[in-house]
Amino acid sequence: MVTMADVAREAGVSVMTVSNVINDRLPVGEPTRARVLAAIDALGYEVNLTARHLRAGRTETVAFVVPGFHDYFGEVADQIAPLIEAAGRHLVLERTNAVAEQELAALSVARLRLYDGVIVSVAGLDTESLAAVRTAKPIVLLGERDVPDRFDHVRLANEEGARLATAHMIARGSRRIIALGATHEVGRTMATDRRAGWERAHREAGLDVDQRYIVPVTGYATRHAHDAVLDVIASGLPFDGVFAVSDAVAFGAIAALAEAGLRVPDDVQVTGFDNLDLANFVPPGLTSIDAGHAEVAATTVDLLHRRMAGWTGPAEHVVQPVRLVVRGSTR
Amino acid sequence: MVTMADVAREAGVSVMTVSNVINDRLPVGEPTRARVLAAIDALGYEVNLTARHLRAGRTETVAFVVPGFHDYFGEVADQIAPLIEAAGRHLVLERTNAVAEQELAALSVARLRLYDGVIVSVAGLDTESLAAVRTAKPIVLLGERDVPDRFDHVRLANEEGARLATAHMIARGSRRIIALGATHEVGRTMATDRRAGWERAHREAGLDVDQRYIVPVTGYATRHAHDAVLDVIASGLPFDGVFAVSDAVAFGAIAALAEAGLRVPDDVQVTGFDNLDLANFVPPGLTSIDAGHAEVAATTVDLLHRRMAGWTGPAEHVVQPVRLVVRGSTR
DNA sequence: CTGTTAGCGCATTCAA
DNA sequence: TTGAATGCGCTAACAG
Repeated sequence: MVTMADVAREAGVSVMTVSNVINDRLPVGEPTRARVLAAIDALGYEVNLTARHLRAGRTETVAFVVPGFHDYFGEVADQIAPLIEAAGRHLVLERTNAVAEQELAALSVARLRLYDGVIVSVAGLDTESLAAVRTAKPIVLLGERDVPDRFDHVRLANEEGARLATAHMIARGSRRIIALGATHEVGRTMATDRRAGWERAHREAGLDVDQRYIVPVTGYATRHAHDAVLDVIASGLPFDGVFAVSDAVAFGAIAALAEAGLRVPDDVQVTGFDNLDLANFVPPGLTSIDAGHAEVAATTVDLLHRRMAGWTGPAEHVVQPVRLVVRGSTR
Repeated sequence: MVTMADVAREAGVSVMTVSNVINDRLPVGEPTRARVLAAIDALGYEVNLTARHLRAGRTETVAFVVPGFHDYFGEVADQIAPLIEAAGRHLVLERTNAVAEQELAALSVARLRLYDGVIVSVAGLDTESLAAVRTAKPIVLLGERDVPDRFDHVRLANEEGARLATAHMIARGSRRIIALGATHEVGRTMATDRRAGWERAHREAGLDVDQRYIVPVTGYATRHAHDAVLDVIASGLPFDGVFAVSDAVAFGAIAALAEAGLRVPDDVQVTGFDNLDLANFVPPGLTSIDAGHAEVAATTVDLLHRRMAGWTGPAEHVVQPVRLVVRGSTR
């Protein structure tokens, strides 16, 4: 392990001069600089980032803490990465598996200290646990749960999106619309907010809200969505629309409908939420609510950068507007 | 920033005693331990991981360096994460955007030192650049490019997979099969290996290999695959099968075929490669080559763990076997 | 322009 | 069982 001291010895200078050459801090005489660079090259020296971090108190690294690496969060992360890099920092992803303890661990003082800033996509933690997090580290929360006021937070217009999608299917003739992936539970989560929008669309259209049409999906997994729709079909409950709380859930519905011989959108209209890239390509094209990944990423990173720059104003709670993108799965 | 020294002062003991309590290293008397724990609690002390890393020379962290966070790599990462965590370490993801310079930077001595081990999915680096990487850090390469012998490496049976998929479509009656996402280039990459399998299936069936049926796809993106297939249709080149080099590419083909009014599999059979979760759910179900994510992850992590445990034997080059998973997109 | 001193927070080594 | 000294590798502040 070659250190600065080795380089200094090789170049016949002091350690500080090596440091100054590497960091362009204080001016260094040209011949000295050349000797140092030659020594660095000869020894293959590279800085020890851990030591630099300890000394500097900064890591020039931002963490994005996600429930899982794939699907939605992977797409968002790919949007966030270039924005972080544009500011000269690194982005790393950590995974919590949507487990509250792991999310809490990621927000521990110890782990936070490894980063200059953290973006957390909260999936498992409730407001009280979050409120107990004590740190001055710049943090921005991203996600659909309620969070304590003092955190910067970016969420989507969940209820409005669900209302848009559902109203669109009602306008196009659907009358019995399943809320796939929604929940009977109370509280404020992605699933409750989107159920509320589904309900509101019904009320605004003067239609009854039938609780039997709320069909939960374990873990919002495509496979479970698929199975749930087949179960509904088998149960005989009549339906002519599916409002899926996410595109991944919608894909499961589309597959199940195809297997059951039901045509989309002629027999059953389907809408999703997230507007994943694949929504364009899964036949007949998935009508979806566009959450504007790029805008969400930009808003989130802006808030974080502001905090990292020392901004101490009150926390912001941004609700990202959404829009309906109509494709072949609705009429 | 509360440090061990603060805790020591509060508890009226030395810094070393605090360290011993925290790390369970040397035995500490029960009353002393209680005082220390009380002080830790009172002050809200948490260890400074950066300092620990510098002192210990280990970080208990493994990095998985990927071209991008979404799709295939996100799915693989989700498989790798629990295996790393089972060994008591953290996994973090870093992204290179498939750019050679960024991959090289990720393999620099400086960045490597932040981790106890690194898994790299090489996309942009050629063999020579990799050969120049000088480090004793445990590294396992994951991916379809050729790599220098001295690196542990896990790759898929690309040619065999492509041969299986193509031969399957030939056996089911296809005679003009597009190699979508393949390349005319030479060298050894994912695209050339899979093209070779496509060619071999033709030769083994006594069919001509027509170079016009090699259709590259920019960045293996679904959108570009979609556009490329529409271009082929517009060109009038007749075809009755599509061997897509990845599932993402295959999804683009399926969408394009649907738009053009061609039926899958009746008019055109389609196969993919990767067997993504969604291959089950994109109607009519995508026949694909199963790369065994879980097995690939297990193999890769095994190699890495062995290196991290100090194994210094010769590098292993594992070719992960593949199998054909038949679904509705082929007859 | 270059070198010396000091210390970031922790844990290994040795002494008490 | 506990404490003191020491240094991991680097850089801020100051001295020369």
